[in-house]
Amino acid sequence: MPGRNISIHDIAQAAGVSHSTVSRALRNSPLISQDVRDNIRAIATRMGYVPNLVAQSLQGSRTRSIGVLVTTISDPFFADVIGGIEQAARPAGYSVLLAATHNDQVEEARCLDSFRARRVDGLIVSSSSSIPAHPATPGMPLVLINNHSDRRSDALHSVSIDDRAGALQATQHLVTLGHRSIGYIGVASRLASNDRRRQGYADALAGSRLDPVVNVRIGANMIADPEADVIAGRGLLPELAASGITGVVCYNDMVAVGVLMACRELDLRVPEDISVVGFDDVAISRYITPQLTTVRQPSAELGRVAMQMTLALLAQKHVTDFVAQPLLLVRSSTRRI
Amino acid sequence: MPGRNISIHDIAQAAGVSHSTVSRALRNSPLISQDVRDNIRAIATRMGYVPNLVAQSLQGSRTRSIGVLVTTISDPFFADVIGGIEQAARPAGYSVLLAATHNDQVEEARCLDSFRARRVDGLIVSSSSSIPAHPATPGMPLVLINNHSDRRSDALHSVSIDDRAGALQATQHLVTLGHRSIGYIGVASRLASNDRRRQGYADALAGSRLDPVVNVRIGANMIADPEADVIAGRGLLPELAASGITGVVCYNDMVAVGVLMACRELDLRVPEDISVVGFDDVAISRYITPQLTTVRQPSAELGRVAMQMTLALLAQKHVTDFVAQPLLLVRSSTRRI
DNA sequence: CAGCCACTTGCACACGTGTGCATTGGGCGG
DNA sequence: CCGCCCAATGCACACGTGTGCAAGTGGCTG
Repeated sequence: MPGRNISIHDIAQAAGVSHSTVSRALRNSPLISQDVRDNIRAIATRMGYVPNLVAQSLQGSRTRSIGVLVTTISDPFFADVIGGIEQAARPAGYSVLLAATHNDQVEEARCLDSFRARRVDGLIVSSSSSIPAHPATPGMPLVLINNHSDRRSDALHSVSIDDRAGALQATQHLVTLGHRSIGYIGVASRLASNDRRRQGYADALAGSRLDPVVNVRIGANMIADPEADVIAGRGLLPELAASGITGVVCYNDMVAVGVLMACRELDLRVPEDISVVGFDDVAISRYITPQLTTVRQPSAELGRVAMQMTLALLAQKHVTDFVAQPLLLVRSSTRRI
Repeated sequence: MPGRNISIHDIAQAAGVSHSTVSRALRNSPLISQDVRDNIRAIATRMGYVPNLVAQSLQGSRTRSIGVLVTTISDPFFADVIGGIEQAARPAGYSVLLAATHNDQVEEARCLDSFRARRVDGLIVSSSSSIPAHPATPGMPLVLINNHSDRRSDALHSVSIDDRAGALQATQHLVTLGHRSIGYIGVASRLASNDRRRQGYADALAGSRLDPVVNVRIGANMIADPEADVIAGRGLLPELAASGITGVVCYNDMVAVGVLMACRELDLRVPEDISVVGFDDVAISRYITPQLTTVRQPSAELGRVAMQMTLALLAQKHVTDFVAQPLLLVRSSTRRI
C-alpha cells in the first residue's frame, strides 16, 4: 500500500498502455477490445484503485454532490428530513454536504458561499428564515422545503406541507368535539409557516362563527430550537388558560410538550380540563403522556421527494411543486367537552 | 451573470495579466505589488468570483472535507453528535459529508468507498456496529465515537463516554435508594456499548453483593432505530417485572421510554412501584412523565471533540483519546423503596 | 493487388488552481 | 556608464480524469 493514492497513470504503466486506454477500459467503453479491458480492470482491482472523484468533478464540471442547508440538526423534524434526503441521494450516487444556519443570516450566507465554492450540483434548503438571497447561479436547482415563496420563479421549486389545511383540520377537530373557546400558541422563529398555521386556525374559527383573534399567543424568541419551543408553550399557556379556553392548537409538538408541562404545573388535567393538539408528529409525541393528538407531517418523505425533485431538475426534467397533505392523528390529548 | 462560473483566467484577461498573478494576488502573496493586488481583488469581487474548491482540492490534494459515518440520523443522540461536528467544522473551513449506514455492512462499505473516492481528509465514524474494515489509507485520520477498539493503533483514535462507569453510577444510585432486586434491559443492535453498560451494571451489583446475572434481558432486534429501542423496552419489561424487581437500568432513554409505557399498561406506578434509570439524557427524557433519571452523555460535545481531534491529527499534532465522564441526573423516575 | 473500412490505441488538450523557475525591468552602487 | 541585485511578473508544469481526433493495423472487397 503506497502512501500516495494510485491513479490511472499507475495502472497504465503497469499494463503498458496509455492512460486514455485505462480510462476508457474502466468506463467500459466499447472502443477498447474485450481482453485488454478485462486485463486492465483486473490490474485495477489488484492495485486497489479507487477513482478520484475530485478530478472527475473538475473535468466533468459536476460534483455529484448536493448541499443541504438546515436551521438546526437537533430538531427531530429536521433530522428526519435529512434522513430522507440522504436515503434518496445514495442510490443515485450523490453525496450530501450538510450545514446548519441556526437562523443566523451571516452564517447562512457563509454556508451558501461554501456550497458554491464546492460547486454542488444542487441545493436543498430547509431553513425556516427568509428565502435565502438566491445565489446568482442560474442553472443550479434549488428546492425549498416548507418554505413557499410568493413569487413563482422557474428556478425556485418547493416541497412543503399544507400548513393551513393542517391547522384547519386540527382546529375543526376541536370544534367538532364541542369546544367553543380555542387558543393558538405559536413561535416567531419560524415566521412564514407559523403565519400559515395561524391562518388555518383562524379560518376554522371563522367557518364556525367563533370568536377569532383573541386567544392567540406567539413566542417572541427568535432562536429556532426545540428547547425554545418548549419554553414558549410552557410560558404562554397560563395566561391563555386564565382566559377560559378549553382547547389549544399548538404550532408544533414541542410547543405542545411545553403546554403539557404547564398544565401539569397548574393542575389542569389533559384532556379532561383542556384539549391539546400538536403539529409534526415528531417521535416524542407518541411517547409522552397523554399521547398527543397531532397533525402528521411526513418529514422523511418530504426529504426524499426534495431529493428526487433535485435529481429530476438535474436531468432537465420538468417538475411541479409538491404539497403534502397533512393527516390528523387523534390520540389521547383531546376529548369531547 | 454568465452561465459559466468565472475563473481566474477570466479575471486575468480583464486585468491584462497572467492567471498566475491573479492566483497570487488573491492569496495575498507579497510577490505581487500592492496596487496590482488591490486592482485584481477589486475586479474579482466586481465579477463575483468564487474560487473553485474542486480545482484547489485536486491541485493541493486535500479537500478540506471530512466524512461522517453514522448509524442513523433520526436517533436524537446521533443528531446531536452531528450537530457538534458541524459546529466545530465550519469555523475551521471544513465541510462535512454525511452518510448513514442503518447497521448494514454492505451499505457501510459503500459509504466508505464513496468517501475515499471523494478524497475526504478525515473520517469520523459513529456507527455502532463493528469497527469498520479500516480503509487502507495509512495517513488518513480516523476518529471513532463511542466505539472503543481493543487494539490500540496509532491510526485509530476515539472519543467516547465511559459506558461502564455510567451504568455503574446508575445502578449504585438504585442500590443506595434501597433496591435489592435490579434488572437490566439492553439491545443487541449496539453490541459493544451495550456490553460495557451491562458490565457496569454487573460490577455495581457484585460490589454490593447482590444477585448478579438473573435479571438481564437483551432485545434481539438488530435494527438500530429509536422506535426499535422503545419496542424492546416495552416488550421486555413485563417478564422482568413478574420476577419481582423493583428497579431497572436501561441501555438508553428510548428503552426507558418503552419501559415506562409497559409500566403504564401493567398499572405499575413509576417511581412508586418501580424505579427506572435511562442513559444518554436525550431531550425527550425531560419531557415525559415522570421525568427520567438518566446518565447524561454530552453528545454535542463528543461531536465537537471528535472534530477537533480530527483537525489536530491533520495538523500532525499528537492527540490522546478522550473519555468523557458520565453524569447521573436524578429526576423523578427513581425513588427510595 | 490496392484501397477502403472497421477496430483499436495514443496524442494532446481541457477542466481551474498553485508554484518553481526563468525573465524582464528598473534602480543603484562602483 | 556598466553591471548587479531585487522586485514583479509570466511560462510551464503539476494534480487526475475524460474525450475528440489522428494514426496505426489488419482484414476484406473490388
